[in-house]
Amino acid sequence: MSKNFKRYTVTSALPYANGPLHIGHLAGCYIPSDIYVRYLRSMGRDVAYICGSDEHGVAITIKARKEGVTPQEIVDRYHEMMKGSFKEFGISFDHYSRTSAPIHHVTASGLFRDLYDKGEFVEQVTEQYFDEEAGQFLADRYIEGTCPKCGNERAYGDQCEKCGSSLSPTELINPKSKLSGNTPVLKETKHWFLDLAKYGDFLKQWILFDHANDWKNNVLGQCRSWLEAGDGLQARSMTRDMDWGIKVPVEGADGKVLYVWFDAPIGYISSTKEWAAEKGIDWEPYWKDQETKLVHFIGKDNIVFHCIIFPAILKTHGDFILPDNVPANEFLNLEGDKISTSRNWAVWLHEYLEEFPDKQDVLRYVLTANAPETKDNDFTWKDFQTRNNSELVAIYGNFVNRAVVLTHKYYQGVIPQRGKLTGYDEEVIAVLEEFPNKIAASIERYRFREALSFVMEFARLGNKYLADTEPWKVIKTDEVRTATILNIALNIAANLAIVSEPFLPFTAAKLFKMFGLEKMTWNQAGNSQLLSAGHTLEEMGLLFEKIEDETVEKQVQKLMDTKTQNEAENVPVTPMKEIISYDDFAKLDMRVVTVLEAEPMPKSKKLLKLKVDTGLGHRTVLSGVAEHFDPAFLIGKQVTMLINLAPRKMMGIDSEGMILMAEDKDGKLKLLQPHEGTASGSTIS
RNA sequence: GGCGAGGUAGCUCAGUCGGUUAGAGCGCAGGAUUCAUAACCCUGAGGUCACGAGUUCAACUCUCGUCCUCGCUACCA
Repeated sequence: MSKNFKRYTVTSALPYANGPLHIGHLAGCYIPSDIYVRYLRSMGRDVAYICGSDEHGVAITIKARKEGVTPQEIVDRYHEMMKGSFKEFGISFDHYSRTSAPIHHVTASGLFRDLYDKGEFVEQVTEQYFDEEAGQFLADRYIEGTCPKCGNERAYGDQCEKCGSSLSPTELINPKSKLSGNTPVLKETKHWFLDLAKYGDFLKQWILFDHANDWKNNVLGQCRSWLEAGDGLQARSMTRDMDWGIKVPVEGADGKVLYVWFDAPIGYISSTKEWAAEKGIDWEPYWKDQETKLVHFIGKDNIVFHCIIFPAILKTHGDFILPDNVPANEFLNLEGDKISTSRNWAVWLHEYLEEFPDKQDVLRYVLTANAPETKDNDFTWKDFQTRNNSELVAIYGNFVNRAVVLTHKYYQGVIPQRGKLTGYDEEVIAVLEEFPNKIAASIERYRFREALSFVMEFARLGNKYLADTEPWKVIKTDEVRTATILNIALNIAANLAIVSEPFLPFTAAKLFKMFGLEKMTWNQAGNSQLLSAGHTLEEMGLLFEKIEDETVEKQVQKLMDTKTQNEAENVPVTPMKEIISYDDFAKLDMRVVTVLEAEPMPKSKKLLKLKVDTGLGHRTVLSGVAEHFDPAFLIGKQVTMLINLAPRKMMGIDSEGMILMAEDKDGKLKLLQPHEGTASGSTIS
């Protein structure tokens, strides 16, 4: 079933260049891909491990404006920073490029042009907001206005961050351009859409049928939800009105750039080209030869782009191979909460490197052992400490240390000669010979946490061997036997170095150095006579050291401080709205009303259906408070209501007014009630 | 509500095609040991496999329903 491939192209999602990297990035796709690639290289396979910074898109231009610098300055800053962090953590890309590179612009626009010439795009004219003063169309994020749903005055064109609803710019009340502050006007603009529905049948066959057994469940599930959605795949615009990005290479497309999700995956190809050119080899086999295995490592948020859109583009072009697998991980949480760049809820790689110098392998270990392979997982500092202390230190480090210390004690650090083997030795060696295959099989199936647990099991075997053979006792009576025991123990350690190299490259390098071995390859693993007797072990300190309570408590405290700070900063008491006249105020008819009935709205998570007595009669009001109040609690309560708001239909029912609520900083709603019983219909002024 | 992913030991998680007594690590208890970073090694306790039906000689596994968690999505007048 598993085909023999001539070469491998392995990609990791291009990180977006608008902030530093955190542990979620590493756990999501960089560590898994690095393990996979290091293993392949160790097997002697031909691999191109490709990545780069994703530098286009609106978010970057907004950040640039906020800081008063150019987008290029932003991406330059984070590109260097991310590249540096990857290097320090031993993420061994063959090439790390960036989407602002000229070769990428050429490649991406060439691909667009190719699809254009084939007539794959559907041209469509739509109305979009345009800022006349700035002379440009406004991306959704560049339009601010009042949210039609919650009244928040700072809602964006695509989303209101206050109530979380997703919007389209034309829904905003009183829209303002973020560029000039002016009211934008609607203007027609042309865009090029990729009609994904056209590829539906092919994608279904390829993903849901051909790969039903080798792709991960979570990936297949996501794809299924797109492919089998009731209304099928929707056409997606592959262009945007913006000036930051790759110019649309078509006449009449001035001021338009490629959609960031069109250009980003193509970055893998451009990066490969750049790499091949530097090496003086041909890039094409890595993307066009059927005997190349293409694997995309990503996080679950990227599934649709890598499994649906990008393959559709590649397939249409015709020359390219499609991914053999897209092993997407789920998300990593931090101490129970979602990792968030904007809320500073993260463990930043550049900070970790400073605070835990020379402990890259510890983080690599923890993030692999607890990787979100099948579901979201939680990173906690407590777990970090436990895994370091009772696994890396107590099992792995301790075993190596025992073997080395004994060798120094009895043989002045010289690897002793192996003598006659006992039956037990042979049993242990037989197990040793099995391990590399076991670990390899798990890696090939993208089950890295399982693979890593086999590595630890192997280290345990070493500890058990020493415990069972007791060289510290045997030395008193049988020096030859002791030599054999230590020779085998050291060979176990050398094998351990090989099989742990993909996971713990820094540790493996230290071991190779101690043993005076060139970097060993996977094919040599499973051999119990890797080491030549007579070689003197080089000095090597402890591989891992204990992490004290105090250290992790400090990290937890740091997060707690962030939380407190976030809360303090998030209390931005909503700024005062513009001054209005008494007449404006007098238009509002607010009353005290009594809730007569309350029941949950079927098929809705947030809405309650209320019947209230307004004094002028009974009204039905839908209120978005189902998550805050129990219906029974509301019945009989007197509350405040705006009764002359135009009715609005929601879920098929007219809501005739609006119940007023106070909302505190954590978003909790409170009723506004008269302090004593008041007649229904009493006015408020 | 729709779609997707999950719910297995105190904790973090495996469990492949339905097949004996449901596994691992950590934690806990006991034992053994002193080469080793109070580390290793051995033994043990612990489970209504979320719940309820169904299919089957046989269900953690397949089907249906219910509940809960997470993600995307819709509804806060």
